[in-house]
Amino acid sequence: MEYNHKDIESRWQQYWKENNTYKIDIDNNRPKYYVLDMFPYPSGAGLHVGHPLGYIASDIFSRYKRLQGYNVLHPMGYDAYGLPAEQYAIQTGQHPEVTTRQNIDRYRNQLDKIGFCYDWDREIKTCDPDYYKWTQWAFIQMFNSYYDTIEKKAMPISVLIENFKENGTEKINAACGKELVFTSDDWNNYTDKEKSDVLMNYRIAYLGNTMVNWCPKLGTVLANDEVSEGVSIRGGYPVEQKLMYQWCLRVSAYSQRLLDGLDTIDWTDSLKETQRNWIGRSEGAEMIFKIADNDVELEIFTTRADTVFGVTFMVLAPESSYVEKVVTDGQKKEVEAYLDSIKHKTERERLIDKSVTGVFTGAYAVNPLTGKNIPVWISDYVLAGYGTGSIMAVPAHDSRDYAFARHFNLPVIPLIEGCDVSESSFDAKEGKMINSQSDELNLNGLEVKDAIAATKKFISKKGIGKIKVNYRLRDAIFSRQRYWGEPFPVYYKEGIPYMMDESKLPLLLPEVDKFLPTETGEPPLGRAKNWKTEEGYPIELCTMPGFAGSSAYYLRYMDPHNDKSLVSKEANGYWRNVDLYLGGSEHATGHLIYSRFWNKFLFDIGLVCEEEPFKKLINQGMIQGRSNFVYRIKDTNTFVSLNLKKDYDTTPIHVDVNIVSNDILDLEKFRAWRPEFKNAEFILEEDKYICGYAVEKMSKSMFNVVNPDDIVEKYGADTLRLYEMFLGPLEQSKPWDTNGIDGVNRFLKKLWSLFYKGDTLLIEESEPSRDSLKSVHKLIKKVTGDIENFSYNTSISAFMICVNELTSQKCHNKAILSQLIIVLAPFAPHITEELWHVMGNDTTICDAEWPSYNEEYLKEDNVTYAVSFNGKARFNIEVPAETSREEVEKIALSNEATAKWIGDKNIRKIIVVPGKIVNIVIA
RNA sequence: GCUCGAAUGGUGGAAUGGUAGACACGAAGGACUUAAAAUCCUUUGGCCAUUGCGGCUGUGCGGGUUCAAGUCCCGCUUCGAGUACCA
Repeated sequence: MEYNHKDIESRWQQYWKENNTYKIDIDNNRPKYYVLDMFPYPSGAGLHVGHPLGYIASDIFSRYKRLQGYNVLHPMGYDAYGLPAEQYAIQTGQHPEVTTRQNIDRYRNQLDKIGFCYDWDREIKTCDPDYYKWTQWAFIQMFNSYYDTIEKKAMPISVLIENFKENGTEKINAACGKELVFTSDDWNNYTDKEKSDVLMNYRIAYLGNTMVNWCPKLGTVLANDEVSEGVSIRGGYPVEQKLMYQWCLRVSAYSQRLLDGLDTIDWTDSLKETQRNWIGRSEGAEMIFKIADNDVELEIFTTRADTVFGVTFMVLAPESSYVEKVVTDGQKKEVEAYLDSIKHKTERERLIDKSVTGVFTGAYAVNPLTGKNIPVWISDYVLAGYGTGSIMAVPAHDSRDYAFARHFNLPVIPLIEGCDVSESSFDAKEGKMINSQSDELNLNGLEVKDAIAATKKFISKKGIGKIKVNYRLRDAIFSRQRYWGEPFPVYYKEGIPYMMDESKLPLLLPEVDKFLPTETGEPPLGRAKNWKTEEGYPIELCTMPGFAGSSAYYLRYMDPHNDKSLVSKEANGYWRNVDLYLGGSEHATGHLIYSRFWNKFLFDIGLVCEEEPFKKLINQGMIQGRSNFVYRIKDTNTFVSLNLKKDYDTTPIHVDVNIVSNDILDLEKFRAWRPEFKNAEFILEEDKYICGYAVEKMSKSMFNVVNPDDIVEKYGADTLRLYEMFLGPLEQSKPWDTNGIDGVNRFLKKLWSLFYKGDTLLIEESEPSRDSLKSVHKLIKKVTGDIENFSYNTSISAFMICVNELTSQKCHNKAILSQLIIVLAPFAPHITEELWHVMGNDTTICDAEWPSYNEEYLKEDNVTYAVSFNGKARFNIEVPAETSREEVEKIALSNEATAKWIGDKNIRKIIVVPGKIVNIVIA
């Protein structure tokens, strides 16, 4: 029998399905292992060859762990809510649910062909009411909670309300939007609306007035991680800033815990670093600057408390609430003109235009250390959203302040010995302080680090400031003015939002006639008929963002059919959290932050037993496209081969990679490819047309998309799986080039021919030879180590070497070949399953046991030493394995070649590294 | 600007500080075949020698540590990723 991948693969895929081979359940007798892929958004384009890379890697690991005796949870599902389906619905009128279902079916079809060991009984879709019920449920819990900064955890909002009744805001330690002060009497006299508004300042899910990224083209707000360089990531439309009343999640309350948690998990350093930067902890001081002739106090945040003596002016953000408090009548007109000019600039224009602008308020502040009056300015280089929205400017030691000072001719006072501030500021935090002395504080001569500490101590004692930690991490905006998302379980009574009763969940997404906003500018849900509670109260019109459904999905896989709880105590207690999570690094500051936040919240309310959701995380690299080009001579229909194009004036044109082989163009297929090339003429080199190539993103417009279905059809799923892993290290980005695939396909054919010659089965059961034992144990050792390190590419090399060795040994021994295919099974499940049964086994190969290797078989009789002179190896000597160092040294010196290399020079030293090298150091 | 990562043949890529280029693709030559496909064998970093089995050189650049550096340290160059008026 020849190796027939089509027959083998379809037969075993059918078998696994019919026999529920990969269905798993809680088993307290076996240790658990949870392997998870980031679930895909089912786009209309289907999978290309880059998508399965991570799925294959995790599938290999799952199968390996299963062979080692673990009870492996390895599920798959779909992140089914999202903008593309809705955009498509707006254009075509097709319900997003219909297109989403079609896309999911297509994905499933493509995935099934690759032979994954998913337990499909646990499949989840975020748009499924049985699933989003629990997304809505979690939102209600967040609404009913606040974050206690002493307990450092989420607590019931009722605890806070009790406190307000008794003590007002005294003794309150709660994360909040702004510091409120009121007494218990105040609280008890508040109206319901006022109470609701106050509580919004503390709830973890709250309604707030926030500056949002508004995308007019998409008609919705976007989270910071959905925007890049002033345009939306999906669609690339311009984004502007707008103040809106929106649902938000108080993610910022968890900043420190999100930071601390990073030290407890096994992620790559670069990913942790990205999250640390995103959280952006900075230690500094908050300080008060009084305004002269006015009782306004400006609060500022700085990390450079040491530089107060160099503060020569203050700057307010244009949106700062201080602005109207300090502006003098004389400057009012100018300030208004400036604020107006800023308002007309979009965020994008503000980002691109880095020219220095600003206006003087007319007011002066008093430097608390020098007592001097300094002018207060307004400029858009100060951000309202960070710190207090106002800064003390130290032009000598901050480049932005420096640029501003030079532009408006404000004084610059250097504070560090020997620094030159004539051309630019000196931003480094090093050197000795100068010019920093008052009656009460002297920093002169101190190192910057010590000066910061000394100043902090001084201002705290004097009561003009305090030590403060700031985080860059913002609260997540949770409202989207869109249709295709989870509805909020919220209704409004007299302008006050209320949560629906949990027994009413899920709140189903209603039907609408169109997927566009209403004429009055309401979100699409404004079109839904009877979008009211039974009592007739209106329901929230926004839906939740994409990250809502993906934040806790990994928990649902543990217990996907539970209708009493998101996850049962029992299931969560057994599966706990994800042992290995695989996905792209593009989720570093989105999903992976929100998911950690969401999980910590669920941990706080006692639903889950682990604080971190993903113990180990691997980012698989991107598969890039490898595009091919032809070169058309300008204004002709003649194409010139790559190496001759320098003689002509040519335009490069992308050509479909599927009609190019090893960069040689198939001329007939090219002429048939598109009508305009029907009469194309070619200038060839050596009778061939050589195409140019470039590595680019894999996309339709570059004609470099390779479909996994085509590869499976031609070579089989096992070949595809092996080749994807053979391309290079898992975490590295690399271009897809189908040309190398014959190598791994040949390997499988060679493996097959160890079992079959024609129709004859070659397997025999004699005593295995020493050589074959050595080959296969070497393999087991290598592959076991490689899988643990995700070095799948080198494992596959090891398989090739082993099969070549066994072939030349003419080894058809059953025991040896059994071990070989068990080790290969995670990589190539179909062919190994077939061969496993050919050898007479009744069970499936994934119930076999991962073999251990025996060092005895790996020992060599003889060891080769490289003899080197001053580190440069010259020749080899072979000695019995147990030869002592002294003996090896003696043998090396007595070799006739040694004398030639030493000549008349003296030997200074001889170094013998066991099993490796004899280095003779000569003068 | 800041942070992180990378740089090795024609290509993808191997190398616990110990003979650089494993494995694979491609290419060249050969065997089998009427022929092709498939399969198998040989060669394949560069330069020189190739009637001699050898020599020189070589991991982005410049230094350093070491008996020994692709690997460790210092300083650059280039590319990639992330992030950015974050005070």
